[in-house]
Amino acid sequence: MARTAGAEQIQIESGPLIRAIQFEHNAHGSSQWLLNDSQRTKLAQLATRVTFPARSIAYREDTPLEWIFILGEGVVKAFRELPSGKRRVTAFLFPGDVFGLAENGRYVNTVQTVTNATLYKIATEPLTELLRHDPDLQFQFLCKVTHALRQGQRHAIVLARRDAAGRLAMLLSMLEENEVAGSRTGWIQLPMSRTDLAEYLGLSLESVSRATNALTRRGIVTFHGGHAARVIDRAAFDKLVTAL
Amino acid sequence: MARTAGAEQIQIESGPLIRAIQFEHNAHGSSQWLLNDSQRTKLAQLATRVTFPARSIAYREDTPLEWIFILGEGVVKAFRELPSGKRRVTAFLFPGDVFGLAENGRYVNTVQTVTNATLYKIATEPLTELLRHDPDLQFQFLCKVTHALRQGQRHAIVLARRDAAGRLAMLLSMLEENEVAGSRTGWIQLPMSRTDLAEYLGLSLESVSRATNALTRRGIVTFHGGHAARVIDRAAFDKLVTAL
DNA sequence: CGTCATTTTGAGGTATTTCAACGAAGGTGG
DNA sequence: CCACCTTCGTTGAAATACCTCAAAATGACG
Repeated sequence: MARTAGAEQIQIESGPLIRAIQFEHNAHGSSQWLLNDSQRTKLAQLATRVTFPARSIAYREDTPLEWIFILGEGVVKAFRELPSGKRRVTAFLFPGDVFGLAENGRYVNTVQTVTNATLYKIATEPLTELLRHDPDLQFQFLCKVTHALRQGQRHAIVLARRDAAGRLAMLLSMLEENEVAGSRTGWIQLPMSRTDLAEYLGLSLESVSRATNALTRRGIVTFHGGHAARVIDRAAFDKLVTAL
Repeated sequence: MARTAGAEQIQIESGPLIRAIQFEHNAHGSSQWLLNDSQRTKLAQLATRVTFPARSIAYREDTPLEWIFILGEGVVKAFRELPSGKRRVTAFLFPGDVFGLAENGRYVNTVQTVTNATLYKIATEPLTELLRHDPDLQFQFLCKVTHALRQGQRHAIVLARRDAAGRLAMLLSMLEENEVAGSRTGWIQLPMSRTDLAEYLGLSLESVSRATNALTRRGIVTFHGGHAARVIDRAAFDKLVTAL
């Protein structure tokens, strides 16, 4: 993939953005995209913009902390390898998400791109240094991580459900919320594979298949090409999502 | 309960502490108790120390953000009320844990004390103000929330397990790690009720009962009085915990 | 157009849930 | 001090939903 001048021009962004929600109440709508120009510039100066093809590993769990990442474009997944060899996807990450915040100098999850992705990587040292000198910027990170914590809790609620169709519906609902930022096509993009879904939902691959089937059969959702879904019966969908 | 001078003297602490783990590698052992004296003092100046009897509600989900809390002593649980009326415990919180970080000005969980508890409450405004002026202190919060995020991910892994005994064993293992700070009695304290355990593990109350039974019958763990447990067969226990 | 990977479908096994009833524990009032 | 009541925890049996194993079908890609 040769990098053409034209391709560069398409790049409207001038640096990393972070997406989250503030602690305190913001005026209606409350732009969920954090970072002002100054902060973006400072981050951009530290960051290296890298592009990965789908299925690339950004880093592996238990390896030494090196970079902290901000996702620019594309979708990635964070997962853990279990002793049995099975995988548990702990989160799907979207543009504006931060990852690579390690613990005791080691990454906790493995992160792999789901689609082609561009991400900003920043060496740990300079970033923590910057955060210590720019409290407002750091506060954006604090909001971001807190938001990620909420997402994790929602994930836990999904996993505690007993019915596969309900779990899938909740995931679709969460993905749909992400969509809102973009064009309102009514379609929910599903860039990840069925296996990825299964590992996120804590189901077997077959159960995911049967769940999509059930949703289709009941006329609630349609799937197209395996990587897009659309809610047909909104009432039934919402009922299923909140039926827990 | 009259407050005697003697009782006050028992209070060794001079203010709130936070417990977490740093991003980067620390020298061995790395005291997981954050905050230096200066930071504690500043927090203490903003904080109000309050004591609650067991089963008190600190705040309810969806109510307006008011205080942010740091747990001093005791155990509390955070949970969400589901449409069906069921509850999902999202976390058990221990001394040094922070809670009340809301989203868009509203609390996300309900928090209720499990035991008698003393906690430090800090008005949101002054705290965020302090954080914006003390980046190092804020960094401790950032580490703390990140650590909470990891806990949440472990919780998700627990929930994705299929066997009740294994889930319970993982929870016991996590509680045991918390214990280490205190006296090495070999006992794992279980201040929460069976119902609390069930709501955390995503199991029915009956299944928790059967799971404790299974662990006892298999000679892996013994339970005493319902609020304490001890690992008898460490090898089998570890095997069960990591058998996923 | 053939090959490999992914997804779907089928049938039986297993673990948890649910419903119901019993037992234990703690607190209250007579 | 004891009876009563309410909450919590335990035990049993049937039903449900997912998992596993196996094989066919679909789709992607060179």
